[in-house]
Amino acid sequence: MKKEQVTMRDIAGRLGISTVTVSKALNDKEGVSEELKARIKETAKEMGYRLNLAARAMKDGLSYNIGVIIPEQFTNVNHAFYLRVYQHIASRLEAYGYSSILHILTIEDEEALNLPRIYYEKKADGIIILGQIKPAYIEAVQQMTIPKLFLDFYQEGAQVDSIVTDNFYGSYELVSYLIREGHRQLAFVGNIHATSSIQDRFLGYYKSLLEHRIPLDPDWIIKDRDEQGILIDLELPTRMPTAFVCNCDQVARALIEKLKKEGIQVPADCSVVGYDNDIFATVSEPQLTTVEVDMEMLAGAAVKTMMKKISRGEASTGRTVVQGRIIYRDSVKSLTQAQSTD
Amino acid sequence: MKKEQVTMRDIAGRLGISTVTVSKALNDKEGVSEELKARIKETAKEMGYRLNLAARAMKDGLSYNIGVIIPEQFTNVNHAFYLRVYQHIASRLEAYGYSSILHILTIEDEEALNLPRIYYEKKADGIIILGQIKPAYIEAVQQMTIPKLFLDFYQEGAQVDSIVTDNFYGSYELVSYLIREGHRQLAFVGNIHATSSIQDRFLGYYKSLLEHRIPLDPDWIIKDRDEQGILIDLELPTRMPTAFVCNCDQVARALIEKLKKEGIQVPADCSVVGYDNDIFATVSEPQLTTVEVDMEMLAGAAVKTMMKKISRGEASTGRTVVQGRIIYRDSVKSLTQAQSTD
DNA sequence: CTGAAAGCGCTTACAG
DNA sequence: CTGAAAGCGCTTACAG
Repeated sequence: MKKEQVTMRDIAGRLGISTVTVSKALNDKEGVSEELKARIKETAKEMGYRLNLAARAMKDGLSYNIGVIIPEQFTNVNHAFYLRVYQHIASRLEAYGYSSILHILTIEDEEALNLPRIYYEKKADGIIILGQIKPAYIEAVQQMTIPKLFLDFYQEGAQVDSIVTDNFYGSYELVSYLIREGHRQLAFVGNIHATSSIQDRFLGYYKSLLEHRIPLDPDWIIKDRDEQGILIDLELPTRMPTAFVCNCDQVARALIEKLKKEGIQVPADCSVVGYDNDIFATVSEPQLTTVEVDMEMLAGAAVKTMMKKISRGEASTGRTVVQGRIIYRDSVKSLTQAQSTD
Repeated sequence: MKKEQVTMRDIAGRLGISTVTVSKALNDKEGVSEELKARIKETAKEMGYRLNLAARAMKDGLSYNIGVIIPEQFTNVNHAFYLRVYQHIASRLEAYGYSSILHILTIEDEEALNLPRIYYEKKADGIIILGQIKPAYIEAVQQMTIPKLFLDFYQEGAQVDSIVTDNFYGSYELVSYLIREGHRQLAFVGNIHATSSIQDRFLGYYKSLLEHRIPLDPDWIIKDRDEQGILIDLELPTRMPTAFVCNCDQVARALIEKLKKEGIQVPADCSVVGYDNDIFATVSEPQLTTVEVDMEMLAGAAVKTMMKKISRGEASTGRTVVQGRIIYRDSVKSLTQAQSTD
C-alpha cells in the first residue's frame, strides 16, 4: 500500500517553481530570496510535507543511522545501564541528524558469528557495540567495512577503538577510600578471568593494596561467577576481612544477604562495597557505597568518536577512558572512628 | 567521506550482464537460469556486495523500519520489561525484513508534544508506542499519517489500536487463587487513578471479590504513588487484611519491607502478591507470587498487527488482549491448610 | 536569485 | 531467459 506522500515536486507545483528551489529553501541553503523561502516553508508545512531522508541518503551514500549492538547476554544483567546509555547515545546522535537502531545480539547469533542485518542492508553508517562480545565475534565484527566502536569494554589486539569506563582507577579510588577509613583486610569478590571490566577492577584494588604495602592474599580473591558469567554461590573465606570489595553491586548485595544469614551485620561487623550504582545498590539493605559510571560522558564520547570516523574518516583513537565517581552510602564502617570511640 | 561501495552494476559489469538480471538473481525472482543465478550470487559474495536497502526503499516508498517509542518516564521503572519486549519486537520484525528503531521519548519532548524525528524524516513505516503516554501526546500521535499502535496500554476514545496484557483477568485470577487458599480479607495496593494498568488490575481484584460476595472495603485500597507516578510511603491500614494484592512487584517488595519493620512476617502473618514478575519479584524476601506477562506474545501480536496495517492498509483491530500467567512463589500462605492443621 | 540536467542504486513493467 | 528504459525523491554542479 503505497501512500500518496507529499514531495518537493508537489510543493514546487503548487508554487509554480522548481524542486531545486524548494530543496534549497527547506535546507536553508543559499540562492533563494528570503521571501520565497518563507513562502516555501509555509506551503510545506501546510501540505504536511515530510522529508524523505531515504532519497537524500541515497544521494549521499549514507543511511544517517548508527547501529547500537547490545549482546543479549549482558542485557540480562543490567538492563537499566544499557538502556540509559542507549538513550544518551540516541539523543546525542540526534544533534548530528542521525538516528540509532538498537540491535540486541542474541546468544545464538553471537555463537554463529551472524553479523546484524542492518549491516548487510547498509542501514547503518557505523556500529557501536555496547557490552563485551566473544573473541570470535570480535573478529567477525572487524570484517565489517564501516566504522565501528567498542563501548564499555575493550579487547587487547583488536583493531577497534573503544570507549571504556575507568574501571581500574575507579576501583583504585574506592579501595583507597576504604583504606583511609582504616580497613587493611580487604577481600575482592569477582572472577578475574570473566571480563576485562572485572579484571581491571581487580587490578585497581591490587594497585591500592600495593601502594599501601598490604600483601595480596589469594584466599581473599573470591569467585562470584563461572567463566560464562553465570553467578555462583559465594564461599566466605575462613579468615574474615574487615571489608569486601565486590566487582559489582549485584554480587555485593548477594554477599550481604549471605553475611546476614551467617549472623554478620553490614557494616557493623564487616563493610561491603559494590560497583556500577545500579538497582542492586539501592535495593540492598544497607544501601551500597559504590562507583557510578558517568553514562552521559560515556555516550557523548562514543558519539563524538563515531561522528569523526564517519565524516572525516578519522583514524584510530585507541582506548578512551571515561571517569566514574564514588557514591557514598551506608555499607561501609569507618574503623578509624570506631577505634577513636573505643 | 563516501566509501566506494560495491553495487549491482559492479557485479553486472564483472559478469558482462545487466543489473536487472543481478537484481532478479539476488532476490530469487523468476527469469534467471539457475546456473547464472548461482554465478551471480557467488560473485556478489566474492565482491563483498551488500544490498543498499535505501534504494529499494525509495522505489517502494517504504523505509523498512518500525519505530518503537518508549516514554522515558516508564523506562525508569521497569527497564528490563521494555528492553525485553523491544528485543522480541525487533526479532519478529526481522522475519518481515524490517528493522526497528528504538526512540526514547523524553519527558520534555512529551510535554512539548514533539513527535520523534524518525517520523518527520520518513524513517519509519509505522510506530509502536510502548508504555503509557499523556493524553495530549496521544492527540499529537494521532496526527501522524502512518500506522501506529499502542502496546501495553490503551486510551479510551483514542483512534489507535492497542495490544494490552490482560491486567483485568490476570489480577482476577490471582485474587481468585488467594480466595481459594482461604483468604477473605484482601487489600489492594495501588493508586487506581494513575494508569489504565493499575485500574484494570484493581477491577480484576474487585471482580473476584464480587464473585465471592466479599464486600469492597475502601480502607483497604491503599495508595502507593501520586498521580505523577512517583511512589510514596505506604500507610498500613489500621485493621489488617490476611493478604495484600499489590499492583506491581516493586510495591509488593516495599510493602514486605515495611511489614517486616513492623514485626509482621510474610507469608506467616500476612500474604503479599505482586504483578509483573520483574526483578523485584525475585529480589524480594520472600520471593513473590506474581503474574507474568507473556512478552513474546505481546511482541508477536504487536508486530503481526503492525505488518497487517502496513502491507494491507488494514483497518482497526481495536484492543487486543494478551494473557498472562501466575508464577507461584513464596509470599502466599494457604489459610485452608493452616486451618486444617490447627 | 532561479532552474534544467544528471545521478544516487535499486526494481518494475515491458519488449525481445 | 535476458535487458533497455523509466522512475522512486532528493541534491549537486552548472548554466542562465
